[in-house]
Amino acid sequence: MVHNADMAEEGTLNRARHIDVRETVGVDDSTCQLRDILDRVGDKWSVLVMTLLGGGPMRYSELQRAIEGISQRMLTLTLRSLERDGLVERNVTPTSPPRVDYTLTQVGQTLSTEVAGLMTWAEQHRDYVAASRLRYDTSRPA
Amino acid sequence: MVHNADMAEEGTLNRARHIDVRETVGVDDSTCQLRDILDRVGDKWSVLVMTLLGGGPMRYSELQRAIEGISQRMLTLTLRSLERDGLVERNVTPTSPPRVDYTLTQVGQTLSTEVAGLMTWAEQHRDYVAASRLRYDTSRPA
DNA sequence: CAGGATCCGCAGTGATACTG
DNA sequence: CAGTATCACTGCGGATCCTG
Repeated sequence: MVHNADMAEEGTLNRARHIDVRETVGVDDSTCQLRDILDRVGDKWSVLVMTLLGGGPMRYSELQRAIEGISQRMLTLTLRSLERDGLVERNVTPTSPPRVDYTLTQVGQTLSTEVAGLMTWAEQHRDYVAASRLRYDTSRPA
Repeated sequence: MVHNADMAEEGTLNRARHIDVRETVGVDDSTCQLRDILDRVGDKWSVLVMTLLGGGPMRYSELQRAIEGISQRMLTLTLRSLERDGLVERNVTPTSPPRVDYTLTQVGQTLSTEVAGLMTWAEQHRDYVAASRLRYDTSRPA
């Protein structure tokens, strides 16, 4: 499997992943689009960033402090990726030192809303899932 | 960082991940539960399996043929993980050779419904996202 | 302040072979 | 048929150092 040999970059976060998407079909074609946004939503920081930006624009350093645990690398990568998808907007105020604000776009807000539904689901079923796991784990040898 | 040294297994798919969840807070506490289900939904096959099972019970081999591209390993791992979370149910008919059917549980169906919302979102905004990416990619050197 | 560049470990995934 | 066991890869994400 070749995996597209001419991509020198690494850690690109959704930029050139799933080149072999056609392999994963087998149900219907809309599955591919789903994968795209599931990857978006499933990565470690995107949802967190979007949720924070839902409360209004924030600066790079504000986000970094607010999240507390994210590396500069991942914050940058996440923001770039979100910007690329048109979910957040990047605004530079060319002062010195420069000031950069990030905002949720309209479309970004709609996705954020959708994710909120998942959050609600998680709250409503957390006990059930926890109980299920406990039962499953305890009823096995090792 | 210790990473819980006493777990010998590998490829456990959500069994012992995120031991250090407390580090990732910084927003609110409900973020952790969200991560849990985002991981569930974000992995490569779970949603696909659940969607298929939404159409009724299926046998192991049926799933394998339907998905076409999944390895036995990942199908088993995915099913086990879903079963552990109480999202699918496993029913064995002890004939010879054995017959195993998988079904979505009630709770599994509710999650499936929730994910369908994301699918709708994806369809509605696929063009927008595609256009955004194109614009972003073409307006950069390399 | 807001990043870019590099190095690297490890989890998630695939391929293959074997079994009750 | 419905898995289990092993081996190998790769790319996400963290840590660290450097810059306009």
